Amino acid sequence: MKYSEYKKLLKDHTLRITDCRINVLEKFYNTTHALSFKNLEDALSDYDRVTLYRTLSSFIEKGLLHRIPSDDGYASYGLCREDCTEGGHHHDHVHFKCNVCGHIECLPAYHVPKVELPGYEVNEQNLIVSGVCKICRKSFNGE
Amino acid sequence: MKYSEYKKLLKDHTLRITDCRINVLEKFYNTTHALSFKNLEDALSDYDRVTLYRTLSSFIEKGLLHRIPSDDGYASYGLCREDCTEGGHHHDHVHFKCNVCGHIECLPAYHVPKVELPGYEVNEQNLIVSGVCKICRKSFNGE
DNA sequence: GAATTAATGCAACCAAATTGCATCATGACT
DNA sequence: AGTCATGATGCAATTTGGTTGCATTAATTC
Ligand SMILES: [Mn+2]
Ligand SMILES: [Mn+2]
Ligand SMILES: [Zn+2]
Ligand SMILES: [Zn+2]
Repeated sequence: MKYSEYKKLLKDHTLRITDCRINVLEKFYNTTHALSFKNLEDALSDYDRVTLYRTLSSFIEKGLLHRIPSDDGYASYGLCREDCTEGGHHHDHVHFKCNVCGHIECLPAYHVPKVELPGYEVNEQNLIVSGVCKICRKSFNGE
Repeated sequence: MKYSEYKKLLKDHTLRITDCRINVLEKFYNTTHALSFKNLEDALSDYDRVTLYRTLSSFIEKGLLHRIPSDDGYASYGLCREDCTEGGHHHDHVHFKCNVCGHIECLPAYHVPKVELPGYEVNEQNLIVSGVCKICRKSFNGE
């Protein structure tokens, strides 16, 4: 993806164009899995931790990223490829956590099946599946 | 539930019978929803934070409680009513988080639907549904 | 009841995340 | 381009949630 495209992406989400934000965006677009804060910090160590935290917050607020909670307490962040805006996020895809490589993936092709809970009002559903991812499985079997 | 029953419960899970543990158990059995650490700390302020943390850990390890991750990063803890032991937990029920009262409930009557992910090896599934719980809905409509 | 072993409380510690504030950069408007 | 208002950044300080070490106390076993 080209620099100007990242710029447009930021502009479209009413975010000022800065070095840090471009780099964070780039990192997300060049990674197939979701990123934890630690991942980001390691990859972009020339920016202050605080700045990275604030970048994540603003991206989430503006609908560029979504937070993916994990059972171990450490959240990851994934790109919103859907129509998320400042108004709110609209995700219903499955998240997968690999117990081998530790990566968390968004699976936009798989939607969370709607459960009916009589008496309750259901607003959102969040499904995290864990196991072994495609890549780790391959390197385990065939090599 | 009677004191002697809590004692038996602890004994059956190879845990020493102590004041703190009885009180924690009692608290869980007298609450319909899951409890966060904060909840516990507030309810049982005469015990040290460290002791409460360790009580939770040992209860989880011995299959008395299970940890329920939440999207906000703060876990809750729910009673294991199933056959969980030191060997491991076996849960496949849905968890519900009410956005009004903030409570998290275990819904043992509702099982997490199995999703098929070709190429992946699925070990565990974790579904958190959020919305408005039965109680909050009632007090909103009827009241 | 004495010995053994585990649980508790307190203080110290630690990592993750947040806040305040001065400085610097961006974008809007001449 | 130059000015200005506003937002972003970096650093230090602080807060928060949780853990560790260790001496004391309590529960089990015999
Ligand atoms: Mn996702
Ligand atoms: Mn549960
Ligand atoms: Zn993997
Ligand atoms: Zn409620």
